[in-house]
Amino acid sequence: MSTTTCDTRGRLLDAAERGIDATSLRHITAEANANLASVNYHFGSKEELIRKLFARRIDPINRECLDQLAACQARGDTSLECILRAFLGPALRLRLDADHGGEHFTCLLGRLYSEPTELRMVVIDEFKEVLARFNSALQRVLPDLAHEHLTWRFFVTVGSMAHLMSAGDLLNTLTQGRCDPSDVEATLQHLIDFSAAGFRATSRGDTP
Amino acid sequence: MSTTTCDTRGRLLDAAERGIDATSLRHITAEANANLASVNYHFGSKEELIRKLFARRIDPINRECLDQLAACQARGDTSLECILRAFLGPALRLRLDADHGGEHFTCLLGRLYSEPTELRMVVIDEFKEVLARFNSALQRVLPDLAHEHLTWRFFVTVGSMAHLMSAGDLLNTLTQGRCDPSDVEATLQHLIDFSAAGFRATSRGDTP
DNA sequence: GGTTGACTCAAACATACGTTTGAACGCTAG
DNA sequence: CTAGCGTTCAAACGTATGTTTGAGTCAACC
Repeated sequence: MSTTTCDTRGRLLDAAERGIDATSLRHITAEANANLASVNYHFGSKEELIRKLFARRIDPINRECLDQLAACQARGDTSLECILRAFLGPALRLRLDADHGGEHFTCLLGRLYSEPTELRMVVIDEFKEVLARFNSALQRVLPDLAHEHLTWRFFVTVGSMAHLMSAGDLLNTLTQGRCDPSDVEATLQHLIDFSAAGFRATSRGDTP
Repeated sequence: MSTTTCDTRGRLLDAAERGIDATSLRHITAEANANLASVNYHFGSKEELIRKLFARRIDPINRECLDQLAACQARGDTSLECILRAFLGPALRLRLDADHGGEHFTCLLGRLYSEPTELRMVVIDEFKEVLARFNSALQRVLPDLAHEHLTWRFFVTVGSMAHLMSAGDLLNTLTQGRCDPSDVEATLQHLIDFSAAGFRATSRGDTP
């Protein structure tokens, strides 16, 4: 491991993130103006490069989510909407972080998430704790909702968010621009409205 | 194109569908007890094999969706729930078609859906018409909901369904078995409850 | 019986991939 | 000056991929 700063390292991370369909080291290094061997020199392997990539991106998001959740509770706002905003907001904003290729990153995230590689579990593990925290926060706000039902609904909410993050561009093309997910606040509001109502629904399914 | 029947062709399709992480022709042909060259002989290319694979699976699903929608309208049931069931049911059942490796197929579907290959658009095109039909059916049932809002909410619903199809196993592992998506009817009811409430939500966002 | 056509097969082809190697560079400290 | 260290580089290695080739098999048909 190097203790000195090295901008090649950063360029590699940036290029890897931008790697839309080009996850190959040869494409990444070409775009980063770096040598093919530099990835293995700086990261040890391609997989470790991607791990570092995710840590760099997801850790701040997770922190932001938890901070916003704590802020809700600190200011005494225990509404469902506040929790949902804390959960959905940071991730959705990530997608719109165009300066840093946020859209490409969320696509990459979606790809790894649905690919049956070992990296899939890395992605999931990164989110696990946040999911658990929000699950109990939601439980506190919706004490009358059966535990099982709440988990189901949370999973559905995660799904719609994941879909929006990894395939949000589709919404734009399919609706010929009528619906534009690049307006984060509007998108967020749509998601919150929908999910909040979903969480509050009286379940017609099995009554535990 | 061959006019004679050939069971190798079918075996290849079956094996390709089961191909969890093994989408390579060598793995597929090995599992199908077929020769490596047989894919190119019967399908022309690997991509065409996958196209055929999807047609075989998705066409019946689409038909089933549209049939159920027509059945709703025929029997005069114009409830939101009926439409949602028609839309979500067939796809969810597909995942549970364990005899034919449904789960593997939905995983494959999710992978291609989030991968930036040409095949992605093939998958989407397969669904396009169904999406449009259900969009207008929903519009008819929810005449007071602004067009844009409806499209947003439909997209969110599609997202939660896609997530459940391609990553439903996660729900099982993350909840240590408390939530089991292999019970199609219960899953369907959860999704319908949630989405129906979401569609009926009074939007706090921009009022057009 | 010989020919045609659908089908199978082993082998090779051309790329692409992640990784490793060993020599070179540039700098700073002794 | 030189020795060491972090870094870059071109080249190769081994393996995997999709595709093509050409010989081979078998049954049906004239």
